[in-house]
Parts: sequence; C-alpha cells; structure tokens
Amino acid sequence: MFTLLVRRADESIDLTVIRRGSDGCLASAESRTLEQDELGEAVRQGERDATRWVWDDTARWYPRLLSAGVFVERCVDLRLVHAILRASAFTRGSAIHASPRGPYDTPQAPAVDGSALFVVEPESLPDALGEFLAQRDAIEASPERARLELLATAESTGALIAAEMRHAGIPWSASRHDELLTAALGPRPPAGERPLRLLEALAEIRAALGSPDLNPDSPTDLIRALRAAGLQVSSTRQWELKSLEHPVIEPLLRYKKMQRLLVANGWTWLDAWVRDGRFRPEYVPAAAATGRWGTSGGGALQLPKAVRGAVVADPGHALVVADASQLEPRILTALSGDTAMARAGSGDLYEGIVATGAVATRSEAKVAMLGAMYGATQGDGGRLMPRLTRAFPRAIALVEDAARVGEAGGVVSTLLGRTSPPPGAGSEELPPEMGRPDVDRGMRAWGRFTRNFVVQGTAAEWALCWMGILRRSLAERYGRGPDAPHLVFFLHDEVVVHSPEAVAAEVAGLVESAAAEAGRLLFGAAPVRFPVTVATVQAYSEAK
DNA sequence: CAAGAGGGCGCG
DNA sequence: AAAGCGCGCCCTCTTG
Repeated sequence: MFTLLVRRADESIDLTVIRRGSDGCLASAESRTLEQDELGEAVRQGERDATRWVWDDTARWYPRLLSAGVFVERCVDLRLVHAILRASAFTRGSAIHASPRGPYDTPQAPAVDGSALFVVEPESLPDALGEFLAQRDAIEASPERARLELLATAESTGALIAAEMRHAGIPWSASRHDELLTAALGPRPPAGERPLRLLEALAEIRAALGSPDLNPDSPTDLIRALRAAGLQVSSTRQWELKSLEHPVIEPLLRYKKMQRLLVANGWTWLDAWVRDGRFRPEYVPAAAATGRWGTSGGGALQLPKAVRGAVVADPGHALVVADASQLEPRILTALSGDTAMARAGSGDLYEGIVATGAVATRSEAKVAMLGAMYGATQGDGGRLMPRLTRAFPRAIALVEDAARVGEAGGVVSTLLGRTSPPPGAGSEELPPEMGRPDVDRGMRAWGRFTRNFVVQGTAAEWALCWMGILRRSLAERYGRGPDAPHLVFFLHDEVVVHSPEAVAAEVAGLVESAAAEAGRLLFGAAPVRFPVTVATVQAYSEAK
C-alpha cells in the first residue's frame, strides 16, 4: 500500500514497504537499500503495483524522476500533510496536533532543475517513518477521518501536479512576446536604455510639470512635483491620478502602464524565464494559509493579460483554457446549504441574485457578494450587505460566524479540515490590552481574514480535487506519453491543458466533467452546480 | 553592500 | 471606481 523513500547522507536510498499488520496497525514490512541510479527503475516497478509513495518533500524527489521519464500516480507529501494535521481542528488529541515546530515545518525545498548534472540531493528530513505513522494515527483517530484523508490525498496529488506542470512548462512564443512588446513600447532598446515610447512619455511628463530631471519611478519625487504643479494628491496611485484634470495625467498614466509592462514582463523577463519555448515557474502548494498555491520566479501568479498572447500552443496542438465560474460564491452556497442561493446559481449566479429582487443590477450583485466574502464595511459593498442578508440568511450567517470567531481570537476550518492559524502565530504578537483602537482594528482585520478563509480555503480544496480528477482522467484516456494532453498552468480557479488538436474537444469535456465530479466529491448531492467556462484556443489571450 | 519597509500594481 | 480577502515582484529609500 505505502512505500517510504528516504535519502541518506551518502545519497543511497532506503525503500521501505509499509503494511497493515494483524493488529490493524501500520508497520514496516520489508526494506532495502538502493543506489541513486536504481531509483527510477524501482519506482517504475512500484507504479505497476499501484504504490503510494511516501516522501518528505515532493519537490525534492519528483523533478529528477520526471526528467528520467518516470511518472508517479500517487504519493504522500509528508511536509505538506504535516502542516495540515498540525494545525487542523480535526486532529485535536493527536500527537501531531499543535506539536512544537520541527523539521517538517520548513518551507518547500527549492526545486532543482531535474536535468542538471551533479546535483547532490540533501538527506531526507529525519525520522520519516515515525512522522508518517504519526500522521496516519492523527488521521485515523479523527472524527473527520474521511475529510482529512481526502485533503491529504488532494494536497499530495497537487504537489505531483505542481512538479509535472513545471516539467512540462507553459508553451511560450518568444517571438510573439517580442512583437507584443515592440507594439506597446517600441523596438527593444540597447541594454540600459529606455524604449522609445517610454522616452516619449517621460519627456511629456517632465515638460508638463516643468521638471526636466524628474524620475517618475520615485513616488516621493513624483508627489512633490505634482504638488508643485498645484495638484493636491496624497499618493501616486492610478485611481487617484485618474480623477485629476492636468496635462501631465495622460502621459503619466501611459508611462506607468508601459513601465510596469517593461519591468515585470519585458525583454529581461523573457530572457530570464523562457527557454526552448517554455516558461517554467515553480509552483508552491499551500503557499497561502488558505491552501492556495503560490509561485516562485517569473511572477506566474500575475501574468498580465497584455502578454497572454505569447502563450501559444505548439503546431498541431491547442490550449484548452477553463475557469470555474463564480467559484467562491458557489462554494459559499454549498458550504452553507443556502437553498435560495443555490436556486439563484442555476445559471449566472449574479443574474440569479438580481432575479430574487435583492439588488437591482448584476454589478451590484457582484459587489455585494464580494463584500460579503471579504467583509466590506464601507462603500457599495458595505451598503448592499443588509439586502443580501435578507435574501440569503444562511450563506451570510456562515461568513458572519467565521468573522466573529476570528475577532474573538478563535480558529476556523475549511470543509476538509484545513484550519486557520491562531492570531499572532505568524509574525508579531498582538498587543496585550483589549479595547485599544489599534487592537480592535487588528482583531476586526483578523475577522475579515477568518471570514474569507473558510470560503477561499474550501475553494482551494475544490480546485485541488478538480485538478486531481482531471489529471487522472487524462492519464486514463491518453496515457502519459510526450504527446498526450497534459496540464500546463493553474491559477486558483483556472486550468490550461496543452492538447493535440484532434482530441482537444474531448479534453474540454473531461475538464467539465471533472469539475462536476469535484463538486460531488466535496458536497455530495447538494444542489450546487460548478459550471466551467471552457475555450479551445491557439493563444491564451483568445480565452475569455 | 544587503536586507527590509513601503508604495505600487499585476493576477485570482 | 475602491472597498473588503489572498498572493509575487518591481522600484525607491532607509537602516544596519
């Protein structure tokens, strides 16, 4: 059932098969030692027996296996599961619950380039067998065992997917990217110089402000120059500048937009991050406390719409781009069992809310829903909340309860048992005396965090299940070959599959049915739909 | 010279 | 339009 892999200091590998004994407890059944170059074949062999591999950190093991052409179907990522179980309200009473920080409470190992020669893999984290058995104890003794099992599996499968997506890479056309940049900024300038369009905007800004040496990248200098020109600004943010009437505003906003594109996703970015037609960001599962993933390198979480035209399928291939429509409100609907909101979500959720008469327009419905999930207190979001509460009392009560728990210093949990950190666990201690305005403000902010945690965190669980199911159905139907359709990008509620054109339509269907199956897996027969918008395109920019 | 804070902005 | 959540990464400016 489980096979533990442990790397020793001399780079040899202990492989330990773990079985359930006659007493029902798990224990190591047999053990052998491998040399580094025997690992691939051993894993290949184990895959034929549906092994679930247990290792300390997927990022330390899987990239090199992938480079050797070895796929892994199932694993347990001890580090990721440890973090869940240690914090989870569902494991109270277990040895792991609230245990002191230890070696498994470390960040994911930085991903090594699997193809690199002479990589010395570090020794595994200590006592992996003991850690694994403690995790099994915590899960099996939990009153919410089924949910924790699902979460642990989904989280570990996510780690496999993260490594596989980095291995595959996002198909990226450097020439198309260069064309986009040239159209927006002017031709690529020599190193250290600004592109033409940026120089033009800069000259206009300096002329309009009568400040020939101004550096608009310095907020301090810019704000001083704007004030000298008679503009009463408190910041240099776009939204504040937009409301002003002055000749400098148009070129300044134009400059800011171009400068952002240049420094964040310009030619330097292209040189640094795109190799052989692929962009390979490092994905970091559970980088956020809510379980959402982060990325490291290249800003893959923030790929601007402006460069998505450079994400182009290989010849004979297509990109199947899918995003879950209105995911977080639908998650809230299912979590709370709010039947009125479920009815409103039979089609477009926001239109459905308008149809109940709670608000007048679709955009009001959207602002009100976001306000409810984020804890808006002012503006349109805050103003519309009471109407939403009247129309959907159960859904709103769920987030209000989560907020009150957070404000009182408590913890909240997602559907599957990921639990919020206690306040102050991260960086600074909260000041001791209650009643101080800054303390109250801090606790209200923490309440907004826990309010959002249950929704965002459960949505992240749904997304993990969606991807895991999709990965399995793709592998079952098309195998793992180099030309089989495969995931290349994931962004909270959106996936991209790179697929041969001939099967792209079929892949789109699998993406949709995986979403429906994820909904059933988490919420059973609850009458909540999880529709996805799927587009089969040549370039990412053509979707949506 | 490096690290960190703060402003700003891209994404969901 | 921000506001109210979650990120990563750029720039400038201050501090050690």
